Amino acid sequence: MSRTTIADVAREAGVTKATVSHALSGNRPISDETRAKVLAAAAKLDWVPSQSARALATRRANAIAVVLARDPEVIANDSFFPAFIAGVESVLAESETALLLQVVPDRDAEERAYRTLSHGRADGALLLDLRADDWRVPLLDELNLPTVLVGAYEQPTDFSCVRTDDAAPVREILAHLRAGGHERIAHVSGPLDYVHSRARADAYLAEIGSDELLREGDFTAASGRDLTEELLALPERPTAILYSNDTMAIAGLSYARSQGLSIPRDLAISGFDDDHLSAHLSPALTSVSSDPAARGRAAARILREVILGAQPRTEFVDCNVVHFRDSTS
Amino acid sequence: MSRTTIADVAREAGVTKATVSHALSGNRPISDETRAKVLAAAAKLDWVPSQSARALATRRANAIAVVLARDPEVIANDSFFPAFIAGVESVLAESETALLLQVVPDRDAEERAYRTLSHGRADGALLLDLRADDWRVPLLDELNLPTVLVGAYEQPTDFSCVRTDDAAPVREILAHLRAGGHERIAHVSGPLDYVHSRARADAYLAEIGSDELLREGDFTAASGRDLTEELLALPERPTAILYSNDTMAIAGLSYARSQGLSIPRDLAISGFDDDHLSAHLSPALTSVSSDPAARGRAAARILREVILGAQPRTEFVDCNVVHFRDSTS
DNA sequence: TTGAAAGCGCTAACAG
DNA sequence: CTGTTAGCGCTTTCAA
Repeated sequence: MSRTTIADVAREAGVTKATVSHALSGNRPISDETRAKVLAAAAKLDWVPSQSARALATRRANAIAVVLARDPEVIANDSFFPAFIAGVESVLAESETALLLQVVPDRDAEERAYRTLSHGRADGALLLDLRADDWRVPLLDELNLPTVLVGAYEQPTDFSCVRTDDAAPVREILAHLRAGGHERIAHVSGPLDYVHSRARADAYLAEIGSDELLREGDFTAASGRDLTEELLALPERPTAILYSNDTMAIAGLSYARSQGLSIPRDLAISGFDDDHLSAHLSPALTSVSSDPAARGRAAARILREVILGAQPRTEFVDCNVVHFRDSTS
Repeated sequence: MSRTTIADVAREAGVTKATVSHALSGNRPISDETRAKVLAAAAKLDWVPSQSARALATRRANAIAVVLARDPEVIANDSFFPAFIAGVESVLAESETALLLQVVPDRDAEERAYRTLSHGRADGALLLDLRADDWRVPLLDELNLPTVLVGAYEQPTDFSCVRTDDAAPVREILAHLRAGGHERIAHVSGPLDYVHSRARADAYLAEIGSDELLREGDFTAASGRDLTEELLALPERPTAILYSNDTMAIAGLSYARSQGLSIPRDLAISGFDDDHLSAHLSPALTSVSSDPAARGRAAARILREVILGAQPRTEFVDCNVVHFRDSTS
């Protein structure tokens, strides 16, 4: 809010605005003496360059955006997001880049958000919660906004991606369960239009060969409970359930127990995402940790490169680790 | 990134830039006919005003900032933050205001962040994780950046606040425990320079009258475990422990159990913040929910008013609700 | 009700 | 190595 501008600093230092600008940016050779004068003047006047003026002149906002079209309740209960953001920030901090966060209620608002964002608010975007044939991909292409897709996006695309392999941990858990003698293994997935839910469900289907025991949930505790109820009511009920996140798994575990089942004796349960509390449940919950911070760092790094003109590239972050705990022992 | 500017729209509509500007802002009377022409031209050219140009001209960034100086691990395990942000966003969305999030590693970086922010990046800030005599308060005052303090800040201040009463739920839990026959009740607090940790600890001290069983933790699972170990090793060990967050409570619960104690028979445990999984533990964890989304909404609303020139004001959000569950039954 | 013109504070050619 | 001069794309007086 202070009214000191680059002109004041220039006057104080006895040089021109251009010199002040370059003394700070290093965009052209400056004598040590002049630079010292400029820095002294800037310090004396407590001057910080105006970001909005700079943004207008350079056509660069020095900010990147994440737009979330999720229900606030889902955001609040999601263990992926905060860690991911923390990872993103750790990279952005190095380059004075800010993170613009926007939570929107519906698709219209989301589209508007991207349009505004691309006009002087942000230099790039990170796309989360990808869906098959995601409509945002062509939109961002049209807007010409550098973008990194985070997730298991499989359509051919010219965008950069940070990919993970969600199928491997599913196979690993299934193998473990089968080795333990389980034959009827169910899967409670997330919404199947999300690519990560889909990848997990597909891995399940490929191994099990039937969708008889597949149920599509929505990552909320309520859906975990309801679908567990449905599965346990089957004439021949499953002896193990693999959930696509920990929230649903824990809701399912609670329900099963309320019906007098013992975990894991009567029902083995595994989650996904490894919420930080899951290891402390009893029985401790088998789950898959995925180092969201590492994915955030990778995404931010790639986006920064692309903004600076690099070619899009895909990075594979193999961070999924299955933690076998008592709930499947 | 599109190169269409207000000049293109003006030309297309056969008017001047000023008219286009006013047709959209409504800042001066415009004939319906002209407005229609302008809107049509804007739609046809797919024009969105440049935020950076607008920010420079109006000296308003249309963004507010939240700066977090927390360890990424703590952010990832915190249930307050995402819900708070969701609440903030629900208010910002109405006014095309963006949220700028910055995670910084240390105090220097934090101070720099606020200085830059106040120069054309943000119109205001929300202050979280307040400490007694918080150094950021005078800084933001000096920077003249509208600010809302979120928490139980008790120093006299001219800033706006969103306050809660953290003492009441502590008293309520202690009363409940005493009614259940507990006489040696311990408290594992958060860092005592945080005002919310302090408020809880003070309420505990006022009720119990001694700090013999008070231990200062840091909200991490590790500190919950270690301090529980310390308390349980006392010659006359406590029969109940009140933790200042759920993460520490659950780590403590795990440890106590590993020592052969039964919860709540041998040791009653209560947490704070009501993580979404806490109700699903067994035993379910007694905790205090505090509706972070409501506090986010209140903070964003007040900040918006103050940015628009309103006088600072303090709002009391009484949202703390104790959920008594099996861990203290 | 509209037009013309002067900035907002910075960067980036272009000269020197 | 440094100064001059135009803008960046908007908003907002001041006139008409």
